[in-house]
Amino acid sequence: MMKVSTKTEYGLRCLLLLAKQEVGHEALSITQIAARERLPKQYVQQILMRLRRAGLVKSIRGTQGGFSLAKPAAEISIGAILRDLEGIPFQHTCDNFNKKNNCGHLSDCSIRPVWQMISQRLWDALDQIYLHHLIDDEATVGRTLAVEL
Amino acid sequence: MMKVSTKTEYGLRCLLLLAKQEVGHEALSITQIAARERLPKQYVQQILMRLRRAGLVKSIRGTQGGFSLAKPAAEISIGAILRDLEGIPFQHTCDNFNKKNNCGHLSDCSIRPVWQMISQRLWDALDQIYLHHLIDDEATVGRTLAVEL
DNA sequence: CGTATTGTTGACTAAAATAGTCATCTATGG
DNA sequence: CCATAGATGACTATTTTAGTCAACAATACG
Repeated sequence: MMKVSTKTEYGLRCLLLLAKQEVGHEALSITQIAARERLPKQYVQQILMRLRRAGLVKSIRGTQGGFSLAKPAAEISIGAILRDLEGIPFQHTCDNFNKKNNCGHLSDCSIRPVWQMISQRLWDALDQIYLHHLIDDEATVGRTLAVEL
Repeated sequence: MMKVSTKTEYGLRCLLLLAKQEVGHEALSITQIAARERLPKQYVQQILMRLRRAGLVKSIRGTQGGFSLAKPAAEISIGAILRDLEGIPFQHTCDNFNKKNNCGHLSDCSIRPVWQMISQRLWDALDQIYLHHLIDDEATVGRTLAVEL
């Protein structure tokens, strides 16, 4: 449970790299991004495609093409990124068990509120952190998040 | 990410069943527990063994044997249960990437505080919910958790 | 024009984690 | 002593994750 996949970790790192690019700078190519973050190029490609469909990055084709953020870093929340790359957690727990017909607590399950509660708390927090909060050194970001939330 | 495994879901349900047993009642056998919760018997066994080693339930062997809570339901936190059945989330994210040597942000990673923050929030919440909070109908438990946290 | 460069698509494979089973053993009450 | 129930460890099947491959499409530049 609650293990972050490489897809999310890599995706977040790529987005952060793009966020650190100066405004007006050319887009970064997949090759550049993968090299700078030391990640498998084709996997990065897959992830960026996904982020593009989610409207988080935009791309330009052809020579001199590449990727850049679709919106200012101050408008891209970590919650939005995680919702795209990880999907919604806890949400499906009861549904899955229902489908398999192996839950005897369909109508009244006192465990369900636990998942709902922690899910809500988690997203409340993640939706308040934006990419631009992370454009700083680790210690500073740590302090920012502690204050922010 | 953050998908609850059947191990956790089942384990929690078994514990809740045991918590609902009247004090002084005999222990419930694996067969009884599995039947009541409509779960695979041998899987339930595996889970209960794990919970026993973690000191959350105790067992009696032989005829008339079975399982019961090792402590009062008011002293068993959901956090403790999840730590046993799911392990600690987020914790290993960076470690894993370090081992594979594919993270270029070992010494200074501004993403790390995000995982640390949500991990802490999650456990803070889970450690405040106890098994006895869940011995009620869904609506009531929902209200209890909203007040409690 | 045409070709090198870069993104786009969808299917594919390998490895790891999850979900669950099996066989064999030990203890206890009747 | 035997039926009942827990104890142990290895095993298998399924699903998810992680990552690759091949063929295509657009664009800049000479």
